Amino acid sequence: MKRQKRTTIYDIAQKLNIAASSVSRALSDSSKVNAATKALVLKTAAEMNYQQNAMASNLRKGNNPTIGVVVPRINQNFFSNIIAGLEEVTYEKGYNLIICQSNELHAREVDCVHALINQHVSCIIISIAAEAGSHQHLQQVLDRNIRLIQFDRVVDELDTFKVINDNEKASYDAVMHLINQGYSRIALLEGPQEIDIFRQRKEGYLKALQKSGFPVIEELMCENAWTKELGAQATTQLLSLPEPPDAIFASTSDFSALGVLEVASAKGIAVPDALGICGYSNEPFTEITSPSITTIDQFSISMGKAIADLYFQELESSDLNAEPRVVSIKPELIIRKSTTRN
Amino acid sequence: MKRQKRTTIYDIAQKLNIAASSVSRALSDSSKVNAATKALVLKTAAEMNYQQNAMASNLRKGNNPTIGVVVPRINQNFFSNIIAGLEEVTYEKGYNLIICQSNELHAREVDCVHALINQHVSCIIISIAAEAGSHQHLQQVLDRNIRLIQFDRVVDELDTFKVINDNEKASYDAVMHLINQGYSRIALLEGPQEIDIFRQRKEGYLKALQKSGFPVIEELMCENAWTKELGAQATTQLLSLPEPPDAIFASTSDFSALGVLEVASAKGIAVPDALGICGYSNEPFTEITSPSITTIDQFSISMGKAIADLYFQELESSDLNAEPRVVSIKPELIIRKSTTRN
DNA sequence: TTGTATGCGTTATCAG
DNA sequence: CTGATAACGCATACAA
Repeated sequence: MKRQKRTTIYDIAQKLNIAASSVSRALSDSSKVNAATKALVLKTAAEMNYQQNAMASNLRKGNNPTIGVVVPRINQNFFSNIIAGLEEVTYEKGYNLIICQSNELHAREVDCVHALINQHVSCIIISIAAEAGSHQHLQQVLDRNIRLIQFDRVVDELDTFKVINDNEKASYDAVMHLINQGYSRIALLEGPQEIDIFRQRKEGYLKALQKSGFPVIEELMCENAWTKELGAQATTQLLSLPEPPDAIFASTSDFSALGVLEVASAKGIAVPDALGICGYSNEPFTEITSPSITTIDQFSISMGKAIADLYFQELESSDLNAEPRVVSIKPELIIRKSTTRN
Repeated sequence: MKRQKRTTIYDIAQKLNIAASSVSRALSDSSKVNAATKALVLKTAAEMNYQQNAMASNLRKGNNPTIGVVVPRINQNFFSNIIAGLEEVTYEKGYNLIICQSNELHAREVDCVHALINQHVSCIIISIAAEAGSHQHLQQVLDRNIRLIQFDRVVDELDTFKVINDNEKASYDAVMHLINQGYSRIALLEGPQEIDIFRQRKEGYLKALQKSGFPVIEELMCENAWTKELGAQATTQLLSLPEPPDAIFASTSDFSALGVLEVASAKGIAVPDALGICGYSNEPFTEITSPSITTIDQFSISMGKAIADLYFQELESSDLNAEPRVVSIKPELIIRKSTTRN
């Protein structure tokens, strides 16, 4: 298998007996090039199967139209939708997308960020790992004048663009809805409070209770009920209380809510009449459980697009004084049968 | 906002009053470099916050440790799992992953492939778009000596590495299972027959019928029942036949199977007693419908890993005479309630 | 409009 | 072991 050298602009310059720079100009559609020679170059380039070497071009131009993305897990509905949304707009702009996953590990996140810095990407888009750690690596990104956009799980202190959901509002809306449906002992399944989004969701829950004059009951708030299993476990505990809740808001995820539903079904507890259930994320399956699960849609695909738009807008405005902006996307409560009493 | 020049090996060479080439050697951990100077270089490099410019390095070395991936849709369980699996092993090897989605469009797929060729990636991993078209772009990849690995939906004629599921076997197993459960009029929801995987699944269906001495009934085979909606539509038709089927194998996807289930439920048809249902892909939701849906697991994450392994194995063996290999992964039938009569 | 020369940041080759 | 120099492929400032 012979390693066949790829044709360069020199090859085609030689063949045409013109200078390489002319070929370069013709290829880049420069205005200062004869239409005839341009056509000729384009034609022979096609014949010779020429494909530009992006590494050389980008090196020379000193910029790389590539965006690096770091997410905790690629194969999670929310994140894969974000990536799909990003790709949608970066494709239009002719940008490439380099994807890394941190697997929720800090050390790995740092690695990924360094790799992206090496690649001289124009922008890094990141949702930080659950595992805590320093933010040096992110500061390094900023120090090198690489755009940094945080989304969903963000480090507040860092002065960067941020695209987030209004978790507090969404959470507030969900609990108010439960209250309006006549539920009065509403339990909360919370996520790790080191992560801002989970703190915000709890805040929304507390505010809704307060607003409605309901007491905050410690024993109705369960920490770290993140997964389906943990959700189920927490539910078992909650339902065995002397005064069990009549609704459970699984603020962590729909998977957690699913755990709730399964335990309730197993115990023969009627949902939504005896127990209301609300999840978070609008995973596809929430629509098809029985009963279907009320949840919160985060518009993940649009969010991905919004993130990319933010980058390109700022790039094109070239307003160097632009303040780092925070875009808040309002999630929407999707009311389904698991909370609809009639 | 001042554009702060990034430190290069020259900067650190100057500071240390040594040659840039020595810095390069020290950084790349070359054997022919004094331990003392190496340590010194490493130290100052860290101090000066040096990060290598991968574009320059790769250009010079003439290779780019990056793998390009083209999938129809990033945010589809199967594909995002594949990508996660790929990332798992490419990360270990220090490779980057550039992701593109064709959106099932041929023209866009061609675009993506060209972009990847420009990037001088070492390998392109692709699952082709549903929309038919020429395979010139793939041939171009091969012409440039870039490794090409096809997976799942592959172009048979092209002499490349392939990682596929044994769709025929899986399909055969599923139908045999239905027959063993006592179903005797088994309908098939098929996908576009231009795509090999759907042809193979149909083949498995036909073989199972033949093997068991059942007749092939044309009116029980529905074309293009790909989505949930189309699956539902096909089911409505099937169930209104004079002699309706007593089982439906949605070979296209679990979404299609879900459509079947919804129609059956709406019509009050008992699943699995009056109607057996089997899907394809083992989407997460199949576990939680009622009844849960029998389906086929494709081990997508392991498949992603297998694909990457294939590349690196071939790379490391550097056996230039290696025949393009085909790796077939055996999917597994997951038997659930929708086909379990007792 | 076209050609010449130079540099982007590295690494590899050659002397020393 | 180290330093000077060329080259990777392209784009641009400048000269013609």
